[in-house]
Amino acid sequence: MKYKTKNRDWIERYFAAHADERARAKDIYEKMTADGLSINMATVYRNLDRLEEENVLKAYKTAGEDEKFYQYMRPGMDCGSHLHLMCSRCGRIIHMDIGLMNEISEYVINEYGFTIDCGHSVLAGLCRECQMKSEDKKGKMIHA
Amino acid sequence: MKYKTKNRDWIERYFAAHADERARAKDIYEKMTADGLSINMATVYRNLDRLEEENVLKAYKTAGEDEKFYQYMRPGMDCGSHLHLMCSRCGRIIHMDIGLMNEISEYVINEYGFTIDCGHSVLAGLCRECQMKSEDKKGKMIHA
DNA sequence: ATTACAATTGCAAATGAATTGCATATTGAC
DNA sequence: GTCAATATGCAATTCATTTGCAATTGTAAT
Repeated sequence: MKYKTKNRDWIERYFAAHADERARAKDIYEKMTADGLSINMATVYRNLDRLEEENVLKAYKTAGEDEKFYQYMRPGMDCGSHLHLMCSRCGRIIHMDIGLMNEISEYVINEYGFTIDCGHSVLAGLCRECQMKSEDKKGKMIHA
Repeated sequence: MKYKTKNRDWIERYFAAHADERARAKDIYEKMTADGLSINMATVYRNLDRLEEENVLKAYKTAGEDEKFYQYMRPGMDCGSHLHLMCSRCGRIIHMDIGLMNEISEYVINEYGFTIDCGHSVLAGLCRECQMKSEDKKGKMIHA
């Protein structure tokens, strides 16, 4: 049912080593090629799909961007019980353990009869690093 | 800079009249055609883009679905200060005024240095109606 | 209403991400 | 090694969306 291949292995190791970054099919293709591997886009797509099914990766799309993004899921990580922060600038996803989660869930159920599915819930915004970068820019602009 | 046209007018009125539903370009094309209007997909796309720019509509994409969805934004509605609930089944978006919002924002800033952008933040899950429907199904299955 | 020009539209062609069919190559169990 | 199952490359295809351009329509001034 499941062979171990050089390609899929490389891809999984790549994502594990860059656990807090996201990548597109194209990115993976380029990195593999740059790493001296010969691979085909179709294979990249097939392997990404596969790793997503196996819950090794998480995939998502956003309104502004045309391509699907993938990010590593730590083994055993339970995305069903915490919220996610996604940086609109760099795409990084932070898995947020939050004490408030129960309060939020209850509030939403009581007020709207809505049951939250944490695994697919994302709060968008700016991460610390990207925020600092944009503040740098502002600073420069003032002195320009 | 901005002419009023029958097409864009129809589209805006359609979304306003179905404020709690979402629709794709294809849906709009079909409804307009069914309504006796002759319109071209390119025009539908151009008008949807335009209405999105004007903040009449909000657009989004999700990982599982290939097409962009649009939903009406009530005029003057400030999506920058409340969270959004999106039903994974029917796509409906609920604008949720929540007292907890400040607490959540503060928590996330303090713990992660992350600044939430409410306008693009979506909690996924099941709305009351869709939940009842799936419970119906379960009931039927038990008695089947 | 006629003119004049900018904005809008239709049509067909182009783009670009993702998928698929099929022949060939690779994998792992024996 | 042999063999069946799985994975891959390649080329062709699909499908949503975009674009160039000529024709049409909307608006305001005459």
